[in-house]
Amino acid sequence: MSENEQKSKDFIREIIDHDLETGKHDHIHTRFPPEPNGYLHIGHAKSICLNFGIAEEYDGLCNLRFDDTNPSKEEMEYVDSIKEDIHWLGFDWDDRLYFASDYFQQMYDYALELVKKGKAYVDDSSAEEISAYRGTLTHPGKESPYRNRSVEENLNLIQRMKEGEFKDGEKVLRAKIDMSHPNLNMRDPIMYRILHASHHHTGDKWCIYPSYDWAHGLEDSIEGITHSLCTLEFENHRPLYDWFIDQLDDVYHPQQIEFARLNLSYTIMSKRMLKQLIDEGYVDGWDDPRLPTIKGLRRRGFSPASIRHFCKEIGIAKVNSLIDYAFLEHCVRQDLNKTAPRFMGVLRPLKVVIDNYPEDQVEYMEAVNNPEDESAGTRKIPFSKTLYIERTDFMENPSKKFYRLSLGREVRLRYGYFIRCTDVVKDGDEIVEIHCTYDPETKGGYAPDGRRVKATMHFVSADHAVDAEVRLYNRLFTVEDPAGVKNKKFTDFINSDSKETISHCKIEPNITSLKPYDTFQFERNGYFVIDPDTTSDHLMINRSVALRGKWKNFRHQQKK
RNA sequence: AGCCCCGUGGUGUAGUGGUUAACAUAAGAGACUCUGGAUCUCUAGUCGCCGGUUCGAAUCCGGCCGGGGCUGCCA
Repeated sequence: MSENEQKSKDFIREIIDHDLETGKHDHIHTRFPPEPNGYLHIGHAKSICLNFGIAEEYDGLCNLRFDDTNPSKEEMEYVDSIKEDIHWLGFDWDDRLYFASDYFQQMYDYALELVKKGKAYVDDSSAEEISAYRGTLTHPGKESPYRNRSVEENLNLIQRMKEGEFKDGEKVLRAKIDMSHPNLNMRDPIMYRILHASHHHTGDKWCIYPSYDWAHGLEDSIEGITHSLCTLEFENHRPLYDWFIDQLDDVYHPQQIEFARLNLSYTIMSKRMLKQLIDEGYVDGWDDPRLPTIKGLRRRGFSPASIRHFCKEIGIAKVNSLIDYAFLEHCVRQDLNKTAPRFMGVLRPLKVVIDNYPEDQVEYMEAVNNPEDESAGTRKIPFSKTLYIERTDFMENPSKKFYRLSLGREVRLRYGYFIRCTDVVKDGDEIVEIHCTYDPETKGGYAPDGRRVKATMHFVSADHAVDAEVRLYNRLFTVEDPAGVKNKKFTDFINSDSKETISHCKIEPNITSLKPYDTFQFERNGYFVIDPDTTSDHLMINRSVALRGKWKNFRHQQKK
């Protein structure tokens, strides 16, 4: 990867530079703190690239910390999946794998400290009562009748909460701050709730669990995080983050900095909506290639390098933005163009008979594997009397801008011969096959007399072709921001053409050397990847992204 | 309505008081080409509005307008 050293820094890196210059810090330590309640998606990738990326750039460290404070939603399965996805993206946390739940005792001790200082109290109010007392955006809240219990009583109660004397929801521990604070988060926020649930990491050791606001700053503090990076919706929580840490004696105070989360056009990022798409059968699972999940992107054939590059290029800011899906595609093409080996694959085969080519002859033509990378070498491609070309490469009545094959016209078969179409065989309106003649002098695709042809087309020898099922994927939604349309459900905008499956595609035999998740280019068609469901007798291929093409754009415009 | 955050080409990002406001992408045109790919060249397009400070404002100040977030015992 060629890094542009001159690239200007985002506001977070500027803060870090400043903190280093002023001596506030002499090292940098970040963290990626996922909650293990779902699969990672490209929005998380942005955060991962930011946190692990900063650690790399500043010669610092980045922890992986599971923020597992809610046993009712979290599972071990997600822990493993998240670790796998981070590794796949190309990042590593070495021995710094942490769980918030490992700090539960320490957090509890800190909570006792607040109770003793009169800064926290046990509230017997119901959830409904607490909500009613909170007030509204414009009106101050009311103090709970339990707010002024003595320190001794609070101490006694919180200990009994911990011992399991009370049922779920019977009591909570609250910070005593200000019920009329204009920031709702400061109106005596809940620190602990009672949850008699088994935790995937701590088992049944605890029946009270800390809330995010109470826990997160302490987690950062305990790990010595210098810069705690999170998304914009936590901005209003920062005063609380700071308040909790400031109440405690001699506790290290990390700095929380918020940035805008990633929004990508024509898709959705919310865990809830992602789950709904799967549960209701709109897609085939968490790794469906149409999904923006890391597992989906991987199965789509998007490389880790291209995703990292994407995350770097979109930048970090505080404005809510919507990134063009086309930009992601650009990043994928840019990487794959340099790295993907080329193959010939005919998606919609049209049979071609070369009338003047010897009946049983087979020639092996040399083809370059990657014109962008000489070290990729060459391979041999069979050429014979009966071939397949792309149906879209032949037009009986060519339009003025179409310069591929038609009756009487000569084109080049890539790495093969020049051929000229002499006849079209039809069954009703359907073209069954076409007949051509070849020029033996043009072997390899070169004309000794220097004559030019307008088009070069891919082909596959019929007898040597491997059959494959190819899935062509398109955007999942028909509108840029499906989740943001008023009075409509996001599912109203599902693109019914998001997946097109084509059977009996004809592929050059060399394709069998590839394994699942290997990416490659079908020349003139796009970038593809071997699907993991491929078996020895059933090759399945997914299209990652089509090649850019003026012809496709032209046709598209004509349709409109 | 209260508090907080944010407004730079279509999209995204830079620009931090001083040339013709930059880069990427998308769009259009052309060159080249054994991928209608890649590469190269060119074109069009931007500082939300109004005032103020200043010799000079995208940048500093005020007001307005617009967008987003916040009323879970979720994170």
